[in-house]
Amino acid sequence: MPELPEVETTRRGIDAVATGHTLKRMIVHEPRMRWPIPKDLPGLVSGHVVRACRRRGKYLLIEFDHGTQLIHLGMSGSLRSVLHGELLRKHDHVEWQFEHVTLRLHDPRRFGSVLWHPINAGPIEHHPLISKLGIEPFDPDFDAKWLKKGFAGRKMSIKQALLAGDVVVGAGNIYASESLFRACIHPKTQASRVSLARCERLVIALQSTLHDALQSGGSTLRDYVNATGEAGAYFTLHAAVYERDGQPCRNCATPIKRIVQGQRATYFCPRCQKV
DNA sequence: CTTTAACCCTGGAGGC
DNA sequence: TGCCTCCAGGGTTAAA
Repeated sequence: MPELPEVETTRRGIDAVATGHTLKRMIVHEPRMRWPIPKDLPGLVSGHVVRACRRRGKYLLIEFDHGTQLIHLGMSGSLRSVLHGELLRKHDHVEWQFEHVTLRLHDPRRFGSVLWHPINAGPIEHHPLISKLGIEPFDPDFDAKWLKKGFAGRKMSIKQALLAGDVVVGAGNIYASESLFRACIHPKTQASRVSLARCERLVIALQSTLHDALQSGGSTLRDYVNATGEAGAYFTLHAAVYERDGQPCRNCATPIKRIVQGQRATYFCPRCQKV
């Protein structure tokens, strides 16, 4: 599942090959994604120069002079660059052909999306899918006070609040569990009851978890492939708790527990992590 | 306002 | 070997 490190790794990959280059042709093989890919999108962007490849949360933002393409990888999506003429694989739904290289969006589950936001519709920050996103975890303004304020009045668990992404983005299901373990916070703790000191620990934990994942190539998913087409080194994050239920905690040897919160699996150490 | 559950989809795993 | 069922998950949306 592409989380922030995977998306950032992808962004760097496509930035290197696309920015400053003319998109010769965009081809949609399968428009049925999370939302239908607009029929007129290929005609709108083909022949235009890519000005920048940015990221906001898990959204990739491909900027042109006349608008921005929003790409989300969902949970099974990947973007890779291929040489011209390489056979189309099953689930290769969209391709962007540049002069020397082609980018292909591969997404078996089709939870991903490709959308268009014209420049005359206002700044991309106002797009309904972007405007409600929380702060970037590496934004200088992101600190314990920000978390405390964001979690105020929230009766849901800290795990679910973290996952919601409207306070801070970047923690998907894997890194939410991992970050809470690093911060020694029990996932069931009510969000509003997390103290400032523990928020401070969580800030550090989240940043270090994401940083470590990014360093290892942003690879947490079995079939994750980065934007240059190299297979990522799988599970290099060396998960402390994720999918380790029943196995000994790396810190205290207590068996890791698996619970379900909001229909999602959560993993934690019942001894190291306190409410 | 906050919170919860359903939904989109396919591949993989396990049962028989 | 094959068929069936169940499950995973990001994130939006409708409903409570």
